[in-house]
Amino acid sequence: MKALQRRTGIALWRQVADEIRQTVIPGLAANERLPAEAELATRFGVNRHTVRSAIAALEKEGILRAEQGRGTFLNDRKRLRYPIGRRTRFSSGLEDQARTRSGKLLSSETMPAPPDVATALSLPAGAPVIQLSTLSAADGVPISAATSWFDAGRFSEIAELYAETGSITASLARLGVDDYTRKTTAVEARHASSEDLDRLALSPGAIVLLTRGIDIDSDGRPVLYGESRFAADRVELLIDNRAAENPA
Amino acid sequence: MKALQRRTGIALWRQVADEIRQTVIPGLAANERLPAEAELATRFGVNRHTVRSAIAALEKEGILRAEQGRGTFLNDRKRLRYPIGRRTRFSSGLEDQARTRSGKLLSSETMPAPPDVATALSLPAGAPVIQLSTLSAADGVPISAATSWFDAGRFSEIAELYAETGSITASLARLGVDDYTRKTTAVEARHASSEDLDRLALSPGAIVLLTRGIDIDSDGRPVLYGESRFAADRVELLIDNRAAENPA
DNA sequence: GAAAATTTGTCCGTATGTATG
DNA sequence: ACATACATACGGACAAATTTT
Repeated sequence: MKALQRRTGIALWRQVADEIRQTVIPGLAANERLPAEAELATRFGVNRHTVRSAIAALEKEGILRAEQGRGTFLNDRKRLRYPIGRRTRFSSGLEDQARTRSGKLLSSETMPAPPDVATALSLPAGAPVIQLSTLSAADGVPISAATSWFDAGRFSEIAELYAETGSITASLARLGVDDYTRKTTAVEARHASSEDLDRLALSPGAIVLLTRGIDIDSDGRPVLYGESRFAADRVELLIDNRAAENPA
Repeated sequence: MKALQRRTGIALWRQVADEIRQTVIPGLAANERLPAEAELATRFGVNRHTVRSAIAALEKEGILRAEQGRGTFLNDRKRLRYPIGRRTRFSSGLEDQARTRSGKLLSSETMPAPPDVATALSLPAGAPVIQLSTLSAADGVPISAATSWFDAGRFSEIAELYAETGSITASLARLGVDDYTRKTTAVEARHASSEDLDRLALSPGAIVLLTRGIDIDSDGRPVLYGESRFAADRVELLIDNRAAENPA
């Protein structure tokens, strides 16, 4: 165990909280007791007060629960498994993991396509595209904030349809796209921006998984280019490679 | 723009640094000048000294460079694109992005299989497995720290072979596995543990992309189960879904 | 070339947050 | 709850280097 570091802009109590999340909790069953504060303090080489701050933070996040005289216990919560494959859709794939799923339209805008969007959608640079900002939630908990771009010529009514249905799949179906599949997906991880903190109800320092992908219709024409930002502590991305080949 | 938050255990200067990384830098070309410190301070609603701390940190990471009287400039660096597909291997897929790739054996150990490893490898619980801890680097920069498990009965010499070749693919080839493919990959993102900080030479608060995957041979038998931890600021994972289907 | 404006670098002091015992 | 030390954040003033007028 390497010593925790000081003067890094991350308070020690927060580093301890992250360490508890990653090295203590994985070894515990739900509702099992954590080692005593004093023991954790020794293990991490910090003062007991610092461990208490860390536990208080994890309690506020709903991960732990401290009971006077008894100890601190692990609450039962698990990450959503979000499948990424050819048929990546928010609505399906989570049915068995959450009672309710919702999609909310935050904003929409028609604009000239930025270079990367134009490339992804095979449109000439500056062609009009519709940008949709959406927020997806499962059981009322925000899961991902997405920005999607569509060819404005082909899908002019997409914003109204999404606002009505809360589903990309349903909106596209009404516009004559009965099926679409994912071509490629790129995954990155970064610290949440202040906008992420706001939309996904995260606390500073939180992590977002950022995916960028292109969906194509059955003719191979690009339908949408999208970037999604997932709350990393609420999901894992499950990638099925059973029949995928690497690009050359 | 939401206001940055205080008393969260994440120093303001660090939040500003993350905000610069995500909202200022993406709009800049290489070697382009950033807005002046005073302007950034106004934009983020903090003191100029706080912006200076943030810039100092990004400078130490090699991302920015400040010049007295002239301004602060963006250095030219980009993320490695790491392909994940059926033929996921460290050695190939990065040839055109890094001059040298290396794999180092950190430790190896024979142990009874933990439950999840036994399941992944289709072995009875507690069957002997070999655990390999390895570190992969590109151009001398650590990229990922991996832990892999192998059936000890079938691959007893894997540790010695890896130490010699620095490559899983090469080691397996010598043990009669001429080809293997990735079955599934799960991706998560978390804060770097103190072990990650040490192995990947990261600073606290850094992010790791964690992938867990199973590789199978041409007969469909599991060959290895592995967990890799990537330095998130050095790579993006590129997933090809061209022929993948989602699990039911 | 000289003066003004701009931008980063350094120093002072003070208040609050973090970490220890 | 108390006391102590260090890190963080703010505000202001001025110096040093560079570009613009």
